[in-house]
Amino acid sequence: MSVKERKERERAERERLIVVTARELAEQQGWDAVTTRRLAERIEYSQPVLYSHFRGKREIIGAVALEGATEMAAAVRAATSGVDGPRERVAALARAYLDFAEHNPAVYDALFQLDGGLAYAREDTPEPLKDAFAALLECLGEAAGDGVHPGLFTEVFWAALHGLATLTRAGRLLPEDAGPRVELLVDRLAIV
Amino acid sequence: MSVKERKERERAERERLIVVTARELAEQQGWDAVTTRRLAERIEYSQPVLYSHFRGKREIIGAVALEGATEMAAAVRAATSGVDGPRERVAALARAYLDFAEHNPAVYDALFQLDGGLAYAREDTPEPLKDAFAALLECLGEAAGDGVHPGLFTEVFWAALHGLATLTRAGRLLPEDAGPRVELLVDRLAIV
DNA sequence: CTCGATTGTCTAGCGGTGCTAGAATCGAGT
DNA sequence: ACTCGATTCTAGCACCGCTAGACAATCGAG
Repeated sequence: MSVKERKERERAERERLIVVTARELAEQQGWDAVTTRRLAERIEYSQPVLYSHFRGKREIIGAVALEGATEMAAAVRAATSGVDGPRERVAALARAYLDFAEHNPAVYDALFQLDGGLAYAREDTPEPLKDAFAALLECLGEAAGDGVHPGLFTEVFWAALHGLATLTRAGRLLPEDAGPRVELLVDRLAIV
Repeated sequence: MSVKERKERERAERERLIVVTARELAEQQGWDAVTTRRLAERIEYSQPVLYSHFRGKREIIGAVALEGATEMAAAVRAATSGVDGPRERVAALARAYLDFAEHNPAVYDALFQLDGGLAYAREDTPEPLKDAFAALLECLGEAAGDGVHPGLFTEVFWAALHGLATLTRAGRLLPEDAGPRVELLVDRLAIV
């Protein structure tokens, strides 16, 4: 049996290698540069090997997205856990979210811009995605204000952060005023 | 001279045809389906003709974006002009913006998601883009509140709308609660 | 009215893409 | 040592954005 186990282990390792390499390449040169040929060359296998792990490029993006969701959830929780006062917690969350988007643009795109073939906002949504939203909800729920559904408030706050993140990165907003924008957003949206 | 003029006119007409056809095709089947071959076939010319009008696909996207910016500015102004009360004006603007994004997804992508080779938020930004932002500013400026720069407020409000529009269309937010989300956003962000 | 130059458009093709059929190779179990 | 199934590769498909060079149509000068 141990032969079979070894093979399975090696196979899992190679799958990790694919995802890690795809992410690396995407962060270095953008998702457009992540072609099946380049990716295959980097992992030192031929193209068809990729298709024995994933249905296609889309699923590879999806795998990077799931990895990113877990990290983002952790980053948000880490940034908010030790902060005193709900207002400052919300501000810390906002900064952590935008930091994540800025420093992991490819992962952020995989999560929220590209089609990774994942189900969102549904019953069968993968656990990491649900948990990422839960991480936002944990902190933002307490700033929703009376009579406002925490989930709804979280969605709106999240959308605002997403808008700031994407418009800034796409050159539609200048990065200079990023700080004041976040302050304004937190001051107005969060009820503390 | 009239021969030359006729030629110039015909050339301009063909350029319009390219832009209109590209937009049509993008709205029908998405930007991925707008290939130079398909576009050329639809306008009943060969591929290279496209390159005598535009440097490449990117510039065609840019042309659609400029057209969209003008329309969006008009839509926003039309939706807000006859509305009484600043709060309701802002709400009308928000609804008009999201309506535009929903009903012209390809144009919206050309404007704010794709690379059309246009300069944003700069001195040499094309006039239609400046004017679209100006249309938002005209209405949102009066809801910025004391001591808050109208431009900054407009950017934040715009980013929030952009987040709602894109996350909804990408399936990350369910469209059911779109109404309450907008209400919440307006109530919290706008000071009236 | 003819003829060279200019302009405009086309055909054909380059190197790239995601993806796959079928050949070739490897290795585990007899 | 050999067989046979699993694994991996080579080679290829149809498509992409884009362009060089051939060809046809038009214009202006003689």
